[in-house]
Amino acid sequence: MTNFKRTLVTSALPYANGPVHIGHLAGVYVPADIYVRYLRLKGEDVLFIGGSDEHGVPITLKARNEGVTPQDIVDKYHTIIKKSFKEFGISFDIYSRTSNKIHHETASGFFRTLYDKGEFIEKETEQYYDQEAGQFLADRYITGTCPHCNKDGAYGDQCESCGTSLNATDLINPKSTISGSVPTLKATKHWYLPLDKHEPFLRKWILEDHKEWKSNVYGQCKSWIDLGLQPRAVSRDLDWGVPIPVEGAEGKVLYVWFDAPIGYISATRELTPDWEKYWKDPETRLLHFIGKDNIVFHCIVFPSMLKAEGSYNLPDNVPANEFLNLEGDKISTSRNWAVWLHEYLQDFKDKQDVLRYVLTSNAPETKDNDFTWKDFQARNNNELVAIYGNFVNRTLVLTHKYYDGIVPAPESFNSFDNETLDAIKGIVDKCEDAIKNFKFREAVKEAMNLARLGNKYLADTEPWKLIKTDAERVKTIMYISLQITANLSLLMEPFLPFTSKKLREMINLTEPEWSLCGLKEILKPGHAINQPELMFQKIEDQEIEVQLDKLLQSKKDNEVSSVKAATPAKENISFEEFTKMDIRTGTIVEAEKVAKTKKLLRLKIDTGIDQRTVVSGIAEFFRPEEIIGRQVSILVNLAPRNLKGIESQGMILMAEDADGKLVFVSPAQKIANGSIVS
RNA sequence: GCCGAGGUAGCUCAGCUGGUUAGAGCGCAUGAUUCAUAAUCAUGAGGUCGGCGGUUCAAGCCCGCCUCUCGGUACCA
Repeated sequence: MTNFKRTLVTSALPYANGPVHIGHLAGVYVPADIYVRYLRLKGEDVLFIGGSDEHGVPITLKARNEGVTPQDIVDKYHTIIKKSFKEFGISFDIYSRTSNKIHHETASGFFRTLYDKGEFIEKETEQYYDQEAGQFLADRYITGTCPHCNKDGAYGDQCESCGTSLNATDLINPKSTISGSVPTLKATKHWYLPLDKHEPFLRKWILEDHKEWKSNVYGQCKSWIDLGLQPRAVSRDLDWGVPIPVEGAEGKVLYVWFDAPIGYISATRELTPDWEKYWKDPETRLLHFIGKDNIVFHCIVFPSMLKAEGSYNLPDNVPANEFLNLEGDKISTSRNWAVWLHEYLQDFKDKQDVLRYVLTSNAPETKDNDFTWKDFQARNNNELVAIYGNFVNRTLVLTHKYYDGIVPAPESFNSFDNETLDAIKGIVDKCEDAIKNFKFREAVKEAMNLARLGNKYLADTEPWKLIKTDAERVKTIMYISLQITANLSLLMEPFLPFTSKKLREMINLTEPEWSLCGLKEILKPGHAINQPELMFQKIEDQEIEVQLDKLLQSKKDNEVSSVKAATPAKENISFEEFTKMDIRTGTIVEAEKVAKTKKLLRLKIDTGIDQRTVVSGIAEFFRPEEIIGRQVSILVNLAPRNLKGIESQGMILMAEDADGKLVFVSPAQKIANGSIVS
């Protein structure tokens, strides 16, 4: 590995359409912060970059829904996010935002450089255009009837009721949500980044030169590369974002995935005139801390952009974490299933380190993990309070009791003393090693072992007994306990910065100096310490109940809203229109899974008229053998369609609830096949 | 279906290029102890290492098949 002189750490830019929750923290910000704090303690040259990602369609939609401007939305959430990060102790050197002028300049310039170098390809496509509003419509701004499930209110990119992804041009009766008018197709030009062109490079750079990357990261990159990379549009028709700096590109902005990572660069420029040293000097190590949803962008797309530009460093590592679940369910912003940082900070005043500790010791480093409040409570009470807090407290209390808060001079060390003192350095080394390898869970556990060492030392030497019989010996014991305490204040600093600060004040140390960490003497004999106070408080059941109730309420709210979410009735149709549909009763006589699909069953239906084949997307809900013999309703005069090489002649009628669960619409009693449903 | 990641003690996880009785923390049980926020310390119980088969003197680790979870991708009339 290259010997780097400095490090640039970026953390994924949170999307400014909502606050930050524990999933973000555990996956990205806490590990990044630990790493950065560690490097700073070592006196290394490091920058820690963060900021809000403020462009993109979801923000414009949210603004529209709330009747405010996109800028209002991002201002609101940027403020909340920035404040909560600061209060939580995520030690960014800068927390910027992509709606800044400097970012627009940077992103725009970056595009222009690639454009001038001929790194893009241009394509003209037909897209929906709203004549009244005079603008092209993003997929999300078009609604219409879903061509799959025939429900109204499907969006141009996805039908919410059947979950299918769509092309806007597939919608039946498309309608602009901006003006309500019927959009027309119009040619529009866009630029694409030809990822396929960079494939040979990526293959070598990742698959051969970066085998040390985490297995989840490496594996996913390989998967993408092997699937074949496609050119990706870098521009889109929208008025919220960074305008494309090319003539004839009015009304077009950079696609948000293109401008967001450039936000790291913009923020660095904003921070220091020396920014190029951090981005372009090969002796700088670039690290991206992200969640697994971002692997492709940071390992494939952004490096391709940087490579195409030519003068930038590529990331040396991308330590991506998996996801954190909450009480067994996926965290979801829309379902309000989350622990929001700004709410945590209110509910648990001055308990930043507790959450930092829990999220670190239970971080989803190798697979998705679960956060539970019960575990949160247990880790606080049984580990922070009982092991760490308790050791420090008993040491300091005894020191005051026996020596009025003055560090005693040791007499002579016996072999157990020496063993204990030697063990400190061993623990520190292990902890450092784990941090360097992004194994923060292991690192914090190692740090706790130092407190365990202290507790054991006290239990084995029993100074409270010896003070009556061998007072001289107690000096040595307390001296050693105090050195362990001082070491803890340093070793814990990257993980529990607030607590370390508190502890340093108690033992009267000023700034943390990592060079002291692991030493056998940090506090000199004669050094005066201050009055101790408790570093951690127990968390009672009641506080946990409050949080669980909060989540329970979210669940209830969701149930209510999903009942409300019944799709409104469609427009009236005439009886004649209805009678065009020929719906019959029929019986399933054969059923089998269509090979190589997840959802499809090939059914043979006795319709009374004939026996025909129907392909139906119900395999996730029904096993073939359990539906044979079942009576169903079937639309028999639907135009046949070829699915996976099988001609499907008709459609089985199913009822579908808000969660996507399917149920047969069958006659209530057995009736002859071919009976007309009307 | 295909690709990727994972399935190891009640819970959360370690286990290097295969090598003696599979480890840690928390929880649990018992004992010791009282300086300390009934905290601590010691000891112990608890595992057919997802399942089946194979390679090997030897497999949690290698190979094949199967199964479950998560993510990506194809598919849903």
